Amino acid sequence: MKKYKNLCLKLTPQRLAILEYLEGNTDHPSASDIYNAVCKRFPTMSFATVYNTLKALKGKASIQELTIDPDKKRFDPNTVHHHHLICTECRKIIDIETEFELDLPELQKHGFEITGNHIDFYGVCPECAGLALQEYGGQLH
Amino acid sequence: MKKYKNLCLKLTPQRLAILEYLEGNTDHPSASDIYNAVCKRFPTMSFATVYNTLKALKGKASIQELTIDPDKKRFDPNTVHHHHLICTECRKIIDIETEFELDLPELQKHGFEITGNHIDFYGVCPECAGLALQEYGGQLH
DNA sequence: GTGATTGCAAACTGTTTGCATTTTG
DNA sequence: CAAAATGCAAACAGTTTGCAATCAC
Repeated sequence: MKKYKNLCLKLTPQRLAILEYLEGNTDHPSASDIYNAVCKRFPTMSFATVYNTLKALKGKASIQELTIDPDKKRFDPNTVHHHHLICTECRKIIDIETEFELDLPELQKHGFEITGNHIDFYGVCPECAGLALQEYGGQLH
Repeated sequence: MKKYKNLCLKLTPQRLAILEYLEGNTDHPSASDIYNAVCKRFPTMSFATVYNTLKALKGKASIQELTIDPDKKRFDPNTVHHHHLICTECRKIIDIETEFELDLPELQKHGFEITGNHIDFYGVCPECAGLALQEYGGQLH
């Protein structure tokens, strides 16, 4: 499989497994999500390798490190500009590819050279809203 | 000072010191920033007390926990809805109180009940841009 | 006086690093 | 075959917790 040749990274089996796990993945996995998934095929896999690979991929701008979860870093293989919709109950993260007009008034730029922006939308996902209803329903009896 | 009575928290001297440090603070300090600042007056201060107080204040919705710094939580005593401008070099964070029209198309809501949003603007602050220039200038000699 | 807070130490999570061994290109 | 990756363990930063002594109300 020559698919990942253009990354200019040494392609070890472990890295391939990580790359395949990330390919098209919209779960925004954490390092341990990745570790757990790839461990199934490589029981000797170590966190050092996961973090090492993630750092290498970040260096090639082929993944993004997300600062969205208060407890741990999450990683996103979707590198086109997009925003996120986050469930405040279960921390599920969904990609939003809609573009928004976000021009900061000159006065508000505080002399910064603006290079980008990112919107987090917050809400409660249908599953969590459903669960809340069920629990509430249960208490009514 | 009765200023903090309405918080309905037991007001120990340590808590008062933390509250005074946070009052009007726009630095978005981390727990250790707070610890270091309050330690000057209370050398016996412990992280347990800092975190305990922060948790209590968060419970009273009188501070916000920011998920903006990849390395640690930061805290914001500004509880009115606002956005942030972040220097990607030095991680300085500046409040942006401009309001933006951010209506997510129904199709993009994925069944979520949307409760809020937050924009992070990224850029390079004047100080960091200046430093980069200096360094570059230096190399030209 | 009672229930909450303090402060210390120990535990815990996520992440990073050093290093001998192995592997890729 | 050289330069880089692996995997283990140890180290590390930020955060949380258990608990006896203390303090606010």
